[in-house]
Amino acid sequence: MSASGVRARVRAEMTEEIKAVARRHLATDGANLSLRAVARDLGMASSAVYRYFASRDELLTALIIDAYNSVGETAERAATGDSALDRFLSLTHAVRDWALADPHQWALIYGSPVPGYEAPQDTIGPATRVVLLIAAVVRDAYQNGEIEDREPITGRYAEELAAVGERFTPGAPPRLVGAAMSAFIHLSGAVSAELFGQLKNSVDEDRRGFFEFQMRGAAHLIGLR
Amino acid sequence: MSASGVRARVRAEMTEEIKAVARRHLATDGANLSLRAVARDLGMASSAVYRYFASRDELLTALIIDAYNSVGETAERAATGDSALDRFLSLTHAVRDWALADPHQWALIYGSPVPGYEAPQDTIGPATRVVLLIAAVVRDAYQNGEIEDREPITGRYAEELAAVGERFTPGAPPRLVGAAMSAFIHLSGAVSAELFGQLKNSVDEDRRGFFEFQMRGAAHLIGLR
DNA sequence: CCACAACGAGAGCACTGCTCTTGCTTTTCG
DNA sequence: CGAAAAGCAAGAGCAGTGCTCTCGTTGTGG
Repeated sequence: MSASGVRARVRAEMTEEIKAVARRHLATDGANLSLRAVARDLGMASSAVYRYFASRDELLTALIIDAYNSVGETAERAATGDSALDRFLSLTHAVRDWALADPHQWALIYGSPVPGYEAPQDTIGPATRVVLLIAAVVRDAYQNGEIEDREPITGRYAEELAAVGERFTPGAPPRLVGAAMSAFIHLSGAVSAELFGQLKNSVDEDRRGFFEFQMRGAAHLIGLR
Repeated sequence: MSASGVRARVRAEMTEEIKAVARRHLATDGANLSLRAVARDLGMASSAVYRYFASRDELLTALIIDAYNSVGETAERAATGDSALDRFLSLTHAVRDWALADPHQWALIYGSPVPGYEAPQDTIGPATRVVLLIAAVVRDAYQNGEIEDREPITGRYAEELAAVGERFTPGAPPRLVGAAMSAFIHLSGAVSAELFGQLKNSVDEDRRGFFEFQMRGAAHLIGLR
């Protein structure tokens, strides 16, 4: 009957419920969560789950997309402050806090890919939200004269960065696009290093301070002041 | 009979053989390699493998230690050059090349930890080889006057870094210890980003050039010139 | 030489992802 | 309105997994 469709709505709710339970399992079991266990938690047969997700990988893909969007929105909400530097630091701290609150979700999106899993096209859009946000902050700062002059970059990758900048952040010179990407990479590297235990026995007390030290370094490379 | 022990030698050989086959499986299946499949490849019952490794995790741990040592030795061999900057760039490129040659091995040590797997103590030593190498390069450069003066860092993490430096790289000020760690984190982040697909559709042609751009930035933050 | 420890193989348990078949319910359409 | 079609849940089943236990065999140190 209705254009919306009762069944369609029930299906959407069920899909969300499965994802919610799966996310709960993710927090304890990591990426090797069991589809059967999720089904058990929902009181349904494991085969029934396959009506909603064609495979375990597809379920993971859905969780990945949600996680990308979640961290992206968190970062966007946090990107406030008087200066571009403040906005940059604030958003990077928000990303770190998000990751600390749910390490497995971070590992799912920025950790090693699940073996035999190839990220489908649906994920690349949400995956770029954080880096695009950084690029936007940098471009705005550039247009407001908040960025120090530097000598432009050269090389083939400079052309690639110019093309990328043209597409996603028009108005920013290639050096800034590169610096923004580099800052994002440093950000993800810093969070991963902390979460995956690389800092153990080195920085155990003031990890937040050390993280900020690194992000200030990244900001300095961009030329933010 | 012999003090060395025939059986002990055979056991050591068998252990190496299992690791070799497991490494081969790692290259195709990633971290979820099957112990049974490894046993099949060796023509032995899966239960027999348990005479050599108490669990799959223990096998993975052995592979992890070997991988850490492998990338560490590769970096050490490559840390040559007239200037400290050359040595730094050379060793970071060596790490990247090592990772590109065997992405799964990189993922095993620097990717998300295998769920439910806690890194045993045996791994922390080998795990620090690369960062210690960077720290050594930086300290030598410092003592040779190859590093620009900067204002020292402050905060609680500065004390932690001072303690770490005292233990592992005596003679280097905390700021340099922090910068070295930061550079290592940027290094691992850059390699992971490239390997885990974060650069897709952005930098596809000259990834080596982009990597070097980033490492030059990291070197700049250290103060290398 | 012989008791003992190390070893390999096989069966078995509980679990996994996934498929297929069997019924039931809801929707759709002639 | 009623029949055909489509969506759905459940169960059995397959091939695979990590791991344990038992049972012969074989090499080794006292």
